[in-house]
Amino acid sequence: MRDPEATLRQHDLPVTAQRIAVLRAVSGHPHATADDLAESVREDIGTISRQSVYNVLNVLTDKGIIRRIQPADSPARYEDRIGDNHHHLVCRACGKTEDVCCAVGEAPCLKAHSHHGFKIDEAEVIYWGTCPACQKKKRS
Amino acid sequence: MRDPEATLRQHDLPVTAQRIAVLRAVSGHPHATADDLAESVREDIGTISRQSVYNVLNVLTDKGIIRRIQPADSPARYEDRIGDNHHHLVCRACGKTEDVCCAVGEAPCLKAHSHHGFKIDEAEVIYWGTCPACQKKKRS
DNA sequence: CATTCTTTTTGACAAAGTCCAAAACTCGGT
DNA sequence: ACCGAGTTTTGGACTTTGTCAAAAAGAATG
Repeated sequence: MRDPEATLRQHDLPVTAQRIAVLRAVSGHPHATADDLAESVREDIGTISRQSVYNVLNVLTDKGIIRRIQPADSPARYEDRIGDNHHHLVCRACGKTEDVCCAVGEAPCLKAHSHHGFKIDEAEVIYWGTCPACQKKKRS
Repeated sequence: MRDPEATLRQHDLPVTAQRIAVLRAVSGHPHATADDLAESVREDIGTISRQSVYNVLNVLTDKGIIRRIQPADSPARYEDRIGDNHHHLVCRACGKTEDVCCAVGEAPCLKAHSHHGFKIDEAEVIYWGTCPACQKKKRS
């Protein structure tokens, strides 16, 4: 995120210290949970309420400024990288999340299944596995 | 599910009325939530505790007899159909879930991304959209 | 049938998030 | 620079989904 303040103004959002700090936190800690982000923000500007973190994250998500990902058995995580159609690789053991470029180009299967009458707007892919650290732990 | 009782025995699970009823409920109500299933089971055998529903669902999931799917913003849902590599189509508005055959054959991208050092064991795909009923509701 | 081991039940608890009303702040006009 | 209107932020209570633990009840083996 180049300039959090400018980003907020571009979207007609009042600029507050909390919003700037949350944006910076999301930018600096990809795939962090709301709690992690609250912690970062507190280190940054001293204090913020839990509710405000949720408010800000919800507004930013609604406006499409950040993306929320919600793997099973994990609290929601947030990221900065949007619009590049990448997917995620999640460790079953520790929740570590990594980005994976979409190998197949632009949202491959979006149109293939337009039966059922659903209007599909996103194809979400999550690769489940075990991260290197947890593989090591399990062996020992 | 042909014969719930036989299925339980095959997996060395003691046969109880609750387990049989939960299996039947999952079979008869694909993509139902734990609460929905508890309700079905109660209509079937009269009464069951909330905890037992969770116990049974967890055991059955661990044994691979049923599958748990956990879309964002929705409680876990359970289904009977396993081992045929199908994916899901979820309505953002009402949570309605449908099966979608995997168009691309056997777990297409599983090997493509074996970098990162992760040991990947599953590629989960969820198509997000709006079901016909909710499209109609939104328009009116 | 009786014993043993597993399940079921009951009730408390935990995590993640939302709802609500009051206080504080931002923005735009003057 | 200030004021007023409308948003945000805060703090606290609450909801939902699910788990933990101990006691009571049930299934399976000999």
